[in-house]
Amino acid sequence: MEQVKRAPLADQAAELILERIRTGEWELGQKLPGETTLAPQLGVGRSTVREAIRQLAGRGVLASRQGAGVFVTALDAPEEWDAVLRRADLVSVIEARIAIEAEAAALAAERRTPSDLRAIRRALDDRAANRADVEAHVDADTRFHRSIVAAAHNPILAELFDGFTPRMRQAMVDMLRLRGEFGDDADHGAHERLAERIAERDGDGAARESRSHLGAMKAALA
Amino acid sequence: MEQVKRAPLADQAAELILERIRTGEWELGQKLPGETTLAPQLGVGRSTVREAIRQLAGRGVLASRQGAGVFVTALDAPEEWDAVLRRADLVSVIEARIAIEAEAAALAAERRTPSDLRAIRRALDDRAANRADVEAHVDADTRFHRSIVAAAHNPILAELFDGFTPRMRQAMVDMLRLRGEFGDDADHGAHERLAERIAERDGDGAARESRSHLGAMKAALA
DNA sequence: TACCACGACTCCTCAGACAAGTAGAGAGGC
DNA sequence: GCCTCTCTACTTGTCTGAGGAGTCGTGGTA
Repeated sequence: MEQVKRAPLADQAAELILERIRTGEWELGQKLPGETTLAPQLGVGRSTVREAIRQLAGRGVLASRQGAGVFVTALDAPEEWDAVLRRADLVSVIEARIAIEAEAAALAAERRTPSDLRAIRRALDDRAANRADVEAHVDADTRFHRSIVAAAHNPILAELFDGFTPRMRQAMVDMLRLRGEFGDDADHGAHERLAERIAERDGDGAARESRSHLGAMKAALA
Repeated sequence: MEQVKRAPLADQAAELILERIRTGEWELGQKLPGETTLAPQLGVGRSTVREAIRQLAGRGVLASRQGAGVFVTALDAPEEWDAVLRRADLVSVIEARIAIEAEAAALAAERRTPSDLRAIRRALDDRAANRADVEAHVDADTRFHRSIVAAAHNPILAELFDGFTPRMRQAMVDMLRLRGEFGDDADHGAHERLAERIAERDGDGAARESRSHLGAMKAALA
């Protein structure tokens, strides 16, 4: 699955600069070489270097002062969780989501309160009612899955799920638009069974349902 | 005395764009107008708009795809992940770790390379050799589990595991000091079995071993 | 010594041109 | 009718050249 390294030059340049900061070539507070000397060094144009610098400035690593130069303001921002998600390919994200959600389903089966169960069933009905519009359906689907994660009463799992949501949303919309087959009875049946297992307090069954449903999605998106 | 023009145009443009995102003019996942139409709107040149976009891209708010457009990827900086971890109670962290690690074990069984397997076995031996000192044992144990997650070849899962590590370490040290029973043969046998399942490419078995081992730890810590 | 004008250097901004990639419309084949 | 393929319009990516604006060290002057 050899991904071709098709990253914009500006991104590559930013990475190179960051690398040289990490190795200590330019220390904290120090001035970088001027754009006009840095550009040929990296083998790119001046504007490309500028965009790379802007990018790092947005992350708080660099700061530029007109007339003075560009300075290092931080050795490296702690790898932002958000950036990791964006860079990772979709399959990795789905695998992580499967891990989180299957565990959450099992915990939800143990811990769900009557109020949780009502919320899950309400979300399920809402999901069934939104079959027409693709985006509305994806959002309703997300709310259903979210209600299950919420029933697990584990803030870490909930936070992780919310972190995945934005990255997943667009991918799901694209996929459903492409296939045209969404909201069918088989799909909805799987969700009904998942809700059933949780209602029955069948943790293993809930995890199994969740895993198989998301596994199918992984296959469709890969 | 005029402290007005102090900020570069690109910074001002970035601020304006962020403003319009916050007000909901461009929703999450949506495409921004093209650079060529955005530039006159903001009253700046195209290069300046590009630098503003780069800046926001560095902060994770925007992402641009050549040929397609610029898209909103986040409404603003998300909540600090570390803070969530610190605030959450230990049981929640372990549950999340179980989710991550069981999935990683199953994937590792599928994807492990011979080199991965060597690393896992080396970590296992190292773990066996460090039974005397509590802290050394915990660290060696962590390295073993980390080698399995690495063999799953999923950057998201790896990043999550690393995120849990610091929070787990102290808790495990405390627990082992209290109980005094660590590094015994039964415990080590469980780890050997886990490595075996991965070597045999038995994904379900590996997930089961991982889950039961970590489940025991959860019971001990709770 | 204290002050200041100057110049070299730096980043900032713009404009134009072309390359590279994407996505949708439309033609063609089944 | 449906599928596929091609072609076109549009978008971002990159480079170059030009001039504007701010900073800082230097050297001359009082």
